[in-house]
Amino acid sequence: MITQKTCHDDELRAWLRRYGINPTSQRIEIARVFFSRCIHLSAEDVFKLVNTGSRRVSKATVYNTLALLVEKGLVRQVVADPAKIFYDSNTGPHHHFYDVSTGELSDIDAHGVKVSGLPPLPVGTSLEGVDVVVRLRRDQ
Amino acid sequence: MITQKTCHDDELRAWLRRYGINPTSQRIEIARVFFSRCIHLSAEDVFKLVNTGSRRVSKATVYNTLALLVEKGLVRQVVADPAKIFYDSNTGPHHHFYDVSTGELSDIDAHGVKVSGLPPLPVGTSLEGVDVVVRLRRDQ
DNA sequence: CTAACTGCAAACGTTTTGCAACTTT
DNA sequence: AAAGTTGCAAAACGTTTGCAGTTAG
Repeated sequence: MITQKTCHDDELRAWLRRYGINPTSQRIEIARVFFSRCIHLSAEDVFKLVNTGSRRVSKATVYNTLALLVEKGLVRQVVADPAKIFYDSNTGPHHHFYDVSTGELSDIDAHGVKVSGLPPLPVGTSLEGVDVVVRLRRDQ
Repeated sequence: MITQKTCHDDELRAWLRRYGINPTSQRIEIARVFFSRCIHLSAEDVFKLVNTGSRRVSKATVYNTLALLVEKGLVRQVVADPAKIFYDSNTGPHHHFYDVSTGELSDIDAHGVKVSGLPPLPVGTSLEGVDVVVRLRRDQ
C-alpha cells in the first residue's frame, strides 16, 4: 500500500533548505517518505517507513521533524481520525474522503469543489483554513 | 461558560427510551448535560459536569455512555481538535468554527452553506456525513 | 567552540479495558 | 439466578518533554 520512491539526497536537501530547514540526515529520511508516492501518513507510518532497513530515527525526532515541516509549510496536518493526526504533503487546496471503516484518507481535488454561504468570521479572528472531510463507510 | 438547565428526570428518561437506551440514573445525569444549553462537550467536560455537587459517575461510565449515545444517534462526534473528541447534541445538519487558539467550537448553521462539486463516492461505499470545519485563529 | 540536533526514557492526557461489585428482572 | 450496568484501577494509545550525548557549522 505504501510505496517508496528513491530520491537523490541532494534533491531533498535542496527542498528542505528552500524552506529554511537545516537538512540533517534524519530530516532527509523523513522528507524522503513525503517525496515518495504516498501522501497521507500518520507519525507512526513515518516512524516505520524511516526505520525500514538499517536507518535509525527515533520517535522524538520524527515528531519534532513533523512539527517543523508543518511550521515551515512543507506539509499540513489533517484532523479526520479521532485517534491520530495525518500529515499531508499535498499543500495545495484540496479536501478529503475519510473511510471510517478502514481509516484510509484520500484526496478530493479542490478543483470544482466550492463551499458557499459561510457566515462571516467572528470579529477579531482570521481564517486558518477550511477543512472538508467527507466521511464514508464501506458497504458490507 | 457552561450552563446547566434543570430538566425533569421523566423527560430525560423518555428521551433515552425513545432511542432504545435503558435509562439508568447515571445515563440520565449524562443526558441532562446534553439537554441543557451547551452542546459542544468533551468527555472531560461531561465528566466534570455530572460530578458537580454530590452526584458520582465514573469516567468509564461517561465514556461507555457517550459511545452509546453516539451509536444510538442522540449525539454526534466532532473531530476538530487533535487532542480530544467533541460530542455534539445538535444532530441536525450543520458545520463548525474551530478556534485553534482557544480550542472552542461553535456552530455554523448548514442553512445556506452549500458544498458543491464533490466527486461521486468511491464504489462500494456510502456516505456517513460531510464535515466542514472552518479553522480560525484569534488575532493578537 | 558553539549552537543545533538527536535519542532515550519518562511523562502526559485521552480513551479503553478487565473485572469484581452492584442493580434490576 | 441471569442479564445488564457500574466503578475502580490499570493499561493502552498517540504525543510531548527533559535532558544528556552527539553532530555539524
